[in-house]
Amino acid sequence: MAQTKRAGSKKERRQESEALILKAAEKVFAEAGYGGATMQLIADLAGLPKANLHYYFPTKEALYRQVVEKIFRIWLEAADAFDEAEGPREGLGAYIDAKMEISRRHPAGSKVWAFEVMHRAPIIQDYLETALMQWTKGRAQLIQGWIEDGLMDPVDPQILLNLIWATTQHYADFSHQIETLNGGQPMTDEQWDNAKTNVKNIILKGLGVK
Amino acid sequence: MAQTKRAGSKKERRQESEALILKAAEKVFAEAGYGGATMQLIADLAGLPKANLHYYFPTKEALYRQVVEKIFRIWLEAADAFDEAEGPREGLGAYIDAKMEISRRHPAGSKVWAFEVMHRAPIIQDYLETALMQWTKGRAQLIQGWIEDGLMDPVDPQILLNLIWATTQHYADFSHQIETLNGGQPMTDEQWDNAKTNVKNIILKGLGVK
DNA sequence: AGTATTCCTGACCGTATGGTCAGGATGAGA
DNA sequence: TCTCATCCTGACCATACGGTCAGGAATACT
Repeated sequence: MAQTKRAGSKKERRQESEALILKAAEKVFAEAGYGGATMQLIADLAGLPKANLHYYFPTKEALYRQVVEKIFRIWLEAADAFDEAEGPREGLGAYIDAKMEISRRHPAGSKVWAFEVMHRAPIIQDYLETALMQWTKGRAQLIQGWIEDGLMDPVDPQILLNLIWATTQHYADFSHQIETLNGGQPMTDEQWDNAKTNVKNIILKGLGVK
Repeated sequence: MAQTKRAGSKKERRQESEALILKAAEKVFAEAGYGGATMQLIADLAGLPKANLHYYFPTKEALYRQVVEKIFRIWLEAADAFDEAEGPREGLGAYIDAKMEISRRHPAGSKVWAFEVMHRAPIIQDYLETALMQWTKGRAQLIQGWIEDGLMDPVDPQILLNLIWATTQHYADFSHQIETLNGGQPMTDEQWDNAKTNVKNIILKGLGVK
């Protein structure tokens, strides 16, 4: 027998294990916060002994950091929607769509991000000050340009970004409240589409987008 | 000497101590989450020995519950803005103002609420299912009435409420991110007014409010 | 086949946490 | 003034947590 007992080489299994742990950690951190999460809970959810986590991730904080960094990457990737646009209707619309889709597919990640920021960002403060700041300044200029071209009403770009972030992330961060008010049922596909459309319409119309 | 050494009677001092502890607890729970908060931290911030906290509040959970209930009361009080209104411009406008003001004055409380909901509301799930549900249904009908009267565009009322909640609470829950992007400075009074006005204008215009 | 390297884990440890309690201090009531 | 209930706290637990480590198992390399 040339290769391994279980599927994959050692390197592959390492990646698999790390991904498994990260996924479990994301969920536990999202549900309990950093302080409330325990390595034992994460280990149980991942189906591994606790000591194994410490083999791949030396400390709880190192594991948490990787979880947060993963979210941040996804968060920024939604920016692509902005770049390829010619005007506010296309650009903002696509960005709202992308962010709603993130809330739908990565609710746990969004919650971890929210936790982190509420904690005054002890782990990723440097990201806020560099990557996020830079990204935000760039998009603010883009929006300012649209305003000056008369493509939308004059609005403080930062306030607009806050509004979009808040609204889209709310569907992930407060999913439990939304579910409760929805009769205890998770949102259906139609409800997601409906929310997406409504949110987009309200914001774009509210901005006087041409 | 007829009365006490320190100001106030015993009952008054009890109320003062409880208020002091609740205030400290709100801040610590907001900054660290339930799991990350410790009774010692709360005691230190309140300037009392830890054992004293347990005299007034038997357990950490009991203390937390009171903090959350306090927030919920403030949260619902903003509803008054809705009631006294004749139309959507006045009603929604006043509600947005009231909620922005809560975010400004009770940022810690808002964060605790967010934590609690993200934790799937282990403590106040019953409030969500009764008080919040009832309140929401009432306001949704009100909004539906405005729509039927042609005072605003047809929009799913629940989605509108989500949008308002998200946007206004964002300024409390993500205050650290906002501050960082604001050059590390807290929002000035003018910035608050500006945000309030912009948010209101975008939403009301987006709803096609007459 | 033989050896080096990586992977894995049960058992263990020091610390910090929520909570308890005995007993003293303080104020209220008669 | 005397008595009683309330208030307050230092010292003390039991538990649970993050993290360690010795040593065995599996795999890769030559």
